Amino acid sequence: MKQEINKHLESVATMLAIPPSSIKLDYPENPEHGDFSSNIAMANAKKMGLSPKDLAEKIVAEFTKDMPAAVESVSIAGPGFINFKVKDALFSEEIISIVKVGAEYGWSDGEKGRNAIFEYTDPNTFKVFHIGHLMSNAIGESLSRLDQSQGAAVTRICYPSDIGLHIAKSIWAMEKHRSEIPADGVAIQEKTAFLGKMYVEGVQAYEALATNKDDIDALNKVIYEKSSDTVNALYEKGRAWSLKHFELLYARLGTKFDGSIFESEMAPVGLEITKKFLASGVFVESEGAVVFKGEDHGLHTRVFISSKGLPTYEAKELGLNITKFEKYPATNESVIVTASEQNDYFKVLKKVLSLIDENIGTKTHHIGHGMMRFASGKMSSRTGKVITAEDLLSDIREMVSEKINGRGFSVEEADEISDIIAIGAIKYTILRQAIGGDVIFDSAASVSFEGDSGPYLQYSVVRANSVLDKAKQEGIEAPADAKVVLPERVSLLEKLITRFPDILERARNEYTPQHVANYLINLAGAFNSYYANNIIADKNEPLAPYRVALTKAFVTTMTNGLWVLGIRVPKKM
RNA sequence: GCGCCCGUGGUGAAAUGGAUAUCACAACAGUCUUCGGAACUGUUGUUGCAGGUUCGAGUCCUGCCGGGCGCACCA
Repeated sequence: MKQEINKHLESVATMLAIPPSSIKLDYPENPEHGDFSSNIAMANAKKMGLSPKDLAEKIVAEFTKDMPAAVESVSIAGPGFINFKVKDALFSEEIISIVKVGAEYGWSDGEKGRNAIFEYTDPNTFKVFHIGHLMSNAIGESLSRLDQSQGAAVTRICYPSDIGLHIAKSIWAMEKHRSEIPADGVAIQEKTAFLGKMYVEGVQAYEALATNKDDIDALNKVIYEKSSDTVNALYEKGRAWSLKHFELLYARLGTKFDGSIFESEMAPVGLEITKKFLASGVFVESEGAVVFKGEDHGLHTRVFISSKGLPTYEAKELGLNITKFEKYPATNESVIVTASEQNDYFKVLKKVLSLIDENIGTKTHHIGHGMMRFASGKMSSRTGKVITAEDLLSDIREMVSEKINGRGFSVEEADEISDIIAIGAIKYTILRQAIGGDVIFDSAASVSFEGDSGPYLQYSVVRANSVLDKAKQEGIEAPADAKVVLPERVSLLEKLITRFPDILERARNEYTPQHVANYLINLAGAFNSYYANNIIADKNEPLAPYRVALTKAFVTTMTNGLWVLGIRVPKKM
């Protein structure tokens, strides 16, 4: 129906010599203003030497000469908005067709032919997987699913850090605490917690004493060169522990990476590329290091090869982002999700990529997300002042368990439900706001179960499904076509459901999952309100089949929307 | 010091340059003999300051005040 109005408005505009490109159909914030509105008159009035109202009147006069079938009325309001009211029957007919479309509803092939790589989460071996990684994961997963929902081919990759000074710091401390290294049989969480502790100790030692610093720097070189068997053994052990732990977390969070590229693999690659382009002048030598002179481009200067001859993070990332295009040649967009503290750094990287390969440079995009904060300040894995993903998950699971206690779930059921709800609550808290902003995590208690929350959304679906079960028992079926009793007036619920494809398209174009989150909250509210005012599964109600269809359409829309956010829906809760 | 980002009710957030700034939490007042109360309905209360651009500014521009992040061998 939107297209129908849009098309007609376009031909009207052409007739009045208004550029059709200036047409924009919006959903008015206040539903009383109508189903669609356009600011075309206000935007063009001045150019045409008319007042906005006069122009609006001309447009409306022309528009109503041959009124599209979908439109009930057109009116002018406020400073010159043109508001369109769509016939209610169109909404209810569309609801029935959505039920037929089923699980596909909202998906489109508008981005078919796009091949996008998403790199996100990027945890560090030998360090804890903290809530910052959770944040990157939630955002990257959601962005990739948005692309997928619009028909793009998506490749998800992870770039775990398994080489570098931070690892030398951990191993240095491990050597000091050999007797405390966890045995093979202990839980993986305990092993990685031990690594985290070693890292903190290594950091403190590195900063405390110059001799420690020298030792750790030397150890770093040993690790790069794999020149000591005892060091290699510790390295392999710790690396394996971390990676195993990551796999478990990804599975819980619902991320399936298509591949991992390791920092250690990229070290020689980055080194080689940097040297090659040192020769061609992209990089220069300075104080014994190889650097990129960012100042020449209004950016920071960054070191790519250290004066000790080791590739820095910069060189390794360079290798990574070139390797991505070698491994996946069809790629036309490569998205990297990291914390926004790296924004300036990624501007440098993008510049270097452009200088090396224009094509790769233009196709690579960095998205910086905000940070997880405490009231007390920034979280830091260097000082051990972190909330680990594991801690947060178990705290919230605990709260969920208490809530569902006594509802007759088996231990396994309760376990699964708690996990789905806990993860939904965390992901929603991250995705409901703009990606660039910080998320304040005062305590686990800040993850709410009510109102503007993931569990509220999940609950609305569970409840709707429960109603559908009852309808089934009563023998009420959703109609196969629109030849049933339809409501005279349609509610906000119908109108919101039909907007879903538009919402997804916009959220994908702008990479703004919060638009989906925001929409879903309104949608859930509309359903809960509908539910409170209408009995859906009532055999004696002539509208019952339609209401069942509406409930089904709601379940599909909400489930698909939650999928985009990476949030699962439990069967019961 | 330079650069980038951000200041929205008591709190946390939303708002492709559009209409009366939206939502949740908290507070207060209600609803339900109901298909799941993690619900629904209502009340109170908000764009840091000063200019400018625009038919129209939370949004764009300038200055100020306040905060965050980044600026050479960490990632």
